[in-house]
Amino acid sequence: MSIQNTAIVIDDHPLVARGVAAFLQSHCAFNSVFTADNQAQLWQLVDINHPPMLIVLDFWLQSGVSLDLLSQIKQSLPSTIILVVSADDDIAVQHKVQLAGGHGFIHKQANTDVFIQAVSSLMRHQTWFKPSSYHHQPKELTITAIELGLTVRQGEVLGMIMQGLPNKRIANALAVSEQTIKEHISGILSRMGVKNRIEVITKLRGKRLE
Amino acid sequence: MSIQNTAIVIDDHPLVARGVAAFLQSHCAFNSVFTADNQAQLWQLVDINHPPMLIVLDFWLQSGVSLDLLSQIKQSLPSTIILVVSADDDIAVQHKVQLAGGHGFIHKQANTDVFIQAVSSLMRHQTWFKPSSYHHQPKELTITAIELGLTVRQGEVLGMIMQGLPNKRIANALAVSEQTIKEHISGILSRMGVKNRIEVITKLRGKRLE
DNA sequence: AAAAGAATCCTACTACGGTAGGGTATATTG
DNA sequence: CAATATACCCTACCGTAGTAGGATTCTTTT
Repeated sequence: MSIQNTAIVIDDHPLVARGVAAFLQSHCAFNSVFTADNQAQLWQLVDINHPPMLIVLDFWLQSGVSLDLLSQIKQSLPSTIILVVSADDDIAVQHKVQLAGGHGFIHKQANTDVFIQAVSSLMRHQTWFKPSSYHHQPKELTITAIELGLTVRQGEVLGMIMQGLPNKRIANALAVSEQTIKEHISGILSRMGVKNRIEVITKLRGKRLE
Repeated sequence: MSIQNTAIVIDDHPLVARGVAAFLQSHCAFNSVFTADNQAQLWQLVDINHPPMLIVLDFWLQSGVSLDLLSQIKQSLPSTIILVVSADDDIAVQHKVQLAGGHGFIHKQANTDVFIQAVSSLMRHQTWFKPSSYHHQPKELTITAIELGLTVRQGEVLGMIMQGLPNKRIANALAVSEQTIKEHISGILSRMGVKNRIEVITKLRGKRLE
């Protein structure tokens, strides 16, 4: 028994939460929208008010807690619609959300009108899982060469670049000429939109390949 | 000649930008707040409207573009107040912002009332730089230039190397000749026992410099 | 069968990174 | 005072990285 036109936004960035809440009220015809920074606040809100129609859940990866929370919400508030918002636009994340029982998934990079569309779809009890319509700049900890639009060979070379190996050693390891490596690298650079291997390394800092 | 009560929010997440904008209007007494996803949109806005009273700038690190943009804004719109918002709670970032001429710095994790305080301080032409009141986990993943046996200047250069900047830009940023940078780098390399900057970057992978 | 893509090779060229070997100025320290 | 360290400047040199414009083979797609 959820109350129409009530929503809760949960995000560990209070400012963002408040912002999204304001947006929901002004553009998506929600009467009352509450915000929560963490799980405790969420359950508190649910206790004192009634179960909301919609929960907008920020998928924050660092603790990996989001999927657990999602399951808990599914169990405690079976009639509440759950929209997951993520800064990561990895398809894998979206898939996990879908498996865990989320009703919709949207990127933070998405346009506001996409957001409005998603919410209105959800309100009609439809789901919202789009195949990553936005510029594909995956930010998860692991990344595959294919996701970057690279060939298999380029992927191998990229791995060695990220290990800091110079062309000569890469060529040696793959038993081809140094020039061939250079050409693979040229392909990688133009595909990734950078100028040199150093930009590749810094761009992929903190990520692991394949 | 900035117009009172006008602000621009620039953030590469449109939803967040709109959210913050809505928040500024409802809680900080701004009449009109515009949003921009990128630099081009910002300059476009500035062209067709008048210079804003306040710019809220998201500090997105990946391209290291923010500090450049900050400088450009300082130059083009000297009377506009600049508040930088960052997801990183690194003191070094805050310091850089201060050096680059920002008027205030605040974490995305900060509470909304802190945000309101910051904005109202800035509107009174005071600055807002707090010593990271938030959970400051001093990781062992951070490393200082002194620990590496480097001089202060070498430390600065190392920081820029780790950001992936080429010598020319480092020289420009520090206002010295490119050759001087090369010599600092030679010092860094021999001290760290590596052959080139790429080995430096991969050797310090996962660590952060202070 | 023809076209397209991927991997391999080549030469030649440019630009950047780094070393070597000079020099000057300043501040700190023995 | 002399010595040391740091930061800054210069020219010259060399090696690596990356681009450009060729070419060959093989596989996959049309």
